[in-house]
Amino acid sequence: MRRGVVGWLCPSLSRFRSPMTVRTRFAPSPTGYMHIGGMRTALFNWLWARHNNGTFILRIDDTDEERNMESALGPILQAFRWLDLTWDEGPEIGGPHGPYFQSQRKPLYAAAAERLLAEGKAYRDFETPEQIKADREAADKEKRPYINIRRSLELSPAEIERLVAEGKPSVVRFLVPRDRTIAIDDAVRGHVEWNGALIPDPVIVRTNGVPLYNFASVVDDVAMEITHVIRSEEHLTNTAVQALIFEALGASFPVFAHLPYVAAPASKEKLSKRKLDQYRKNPSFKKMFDRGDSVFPKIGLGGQGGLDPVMVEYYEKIGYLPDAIVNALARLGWSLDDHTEIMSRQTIIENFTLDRVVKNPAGLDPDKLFSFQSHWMSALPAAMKDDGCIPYLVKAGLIALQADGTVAPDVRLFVGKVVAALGDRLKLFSDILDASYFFTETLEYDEKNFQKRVAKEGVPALMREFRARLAETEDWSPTNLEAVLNAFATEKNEPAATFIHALRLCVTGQSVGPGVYDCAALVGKDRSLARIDAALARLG
RNA sequence: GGCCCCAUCGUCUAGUCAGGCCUAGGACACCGGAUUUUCGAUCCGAUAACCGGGGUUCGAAUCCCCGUGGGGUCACCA
Repeated sequence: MRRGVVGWLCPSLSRFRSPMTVRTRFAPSPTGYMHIGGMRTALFNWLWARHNNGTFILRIDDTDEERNMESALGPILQAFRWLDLTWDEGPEIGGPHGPYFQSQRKPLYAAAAERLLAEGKAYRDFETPEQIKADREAADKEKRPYINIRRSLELSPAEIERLVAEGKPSVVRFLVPRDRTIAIDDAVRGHVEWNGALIPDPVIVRTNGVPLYNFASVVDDVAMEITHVIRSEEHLTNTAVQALIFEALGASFPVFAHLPYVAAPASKEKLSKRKLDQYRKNPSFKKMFDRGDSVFPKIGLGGQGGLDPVMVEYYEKIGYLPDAIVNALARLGWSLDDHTEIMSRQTIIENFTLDRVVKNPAGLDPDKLFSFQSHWMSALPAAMKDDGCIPYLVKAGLIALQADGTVAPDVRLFVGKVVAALGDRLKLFSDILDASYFFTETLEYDEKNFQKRVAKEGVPALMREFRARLAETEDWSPTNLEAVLNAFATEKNEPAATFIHALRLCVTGQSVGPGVYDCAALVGKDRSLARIDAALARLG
């Protein structure tokens, strides 16, 4: 079934296949955040649609509760916008198969349920929850698989009518054929089949008239002419029932493709928001949490800002690049070949096929994600780096916007110089905050290294002299500063490193960063001298 | 527990369908070295895997069977 073997073994088949365009969908429920694993599933749907010049649909699964949609759906749509995964039909833009909110499609589900009822493919079940529970327990006790006893099936039409008239609560159940097997040919898992005799009759419409996911989803997939149902593996078991519903509705199957779920780093367990506390202890995940702890408070998001690495929003807020996330997500459970890792969006679209989806779960690897980020950041044009960093500096109060909300040209120019000096050291946009010393006189000193490099025997005296030499220096360019420092070191018969390290600590407060001459040049002569004074003053 | 899925370096994976080109390739991480005023970047190098057992075959990571392990799912959630 893999590699589209069927297609070329039976070329005649393709003549009967309508030239229907590929239509995929992602159907999130409005939970208030976008799960990174869900995003991977959405991405694969999007990729498959784009690869085939097809249509990608966003459909909102809000059958369950109609809470404040605005705040619950907003972050999800934002995640799609941020990653630039455009949808062709769905919220905000509509489309020919709308509405795209399940809460607005209730008449469609009701009609479909009525039809199944009328055709005897579903039945009204008056069984009480207590009775069902008792049946289940009895089955458990006898160690036999539970399936519905279907007492309500004995009822005559007249009795059913009476019970409904009396207002007796009931649900609609799909009547699972127990005399056959159900089989699908999954695009990633191959042939999978189930024994109908083992499947309980699923509720398709609740007592309150609201349809259930399994049912609504199929009704919508049929109505929206979905050709490929690409979703996470945890739905594989559901597929038996859904396939049956497709049949009952007189529709042909879409192609099913069950992706392995995204697992927690270095594990085979599904990545879950409920296990966040556990993840904090995970060494590779810990780095991400730590980064959030350090960055979010600085940009006005208290603590973790309600964000964590399970959410797509976390990566946006901490300054990842959409291309890096897309690249990393695409490589999670899919590969192009035996060596290609770095892929542009276009490359991925061109090469993405379902038959190269891996079958076993893939653990999210924060290290690898970060390495993709490093690559894409280094490939980003300078002006775009500046654009990405500026919001962080603004939010952290390190630069101010003008009254019209724009950045003053000289500020922008300076930011550009800092970003250039940082070079490859800037991996995330938020990394600009590690270079706050270019923007404020309130330095944070790395005490340990300050003691080691500045407060060391003999160094303060040398630095006082060096400070005087610097004060006489007119040409404050990095090259000249280097020449001055080297000459002075030779004069004093000291290694240049003594002055290099001490100067860095004095001017930036830190022991790491861009070249020390670049730092001094960026800080400027007056401020550099003042900082040396301040540092020496700290020695008391 | 029933049903279903899965199983290659620490991690992501190539190779499995069409058995030999695999003394198993790549990437990330880790470790070592070079370079560098720091960090980073870069370059070089090293360590590291076919879950186990039976078959089939001249030959098995690849096919078959049986185990084992991991995971998913068993709602009037999605």
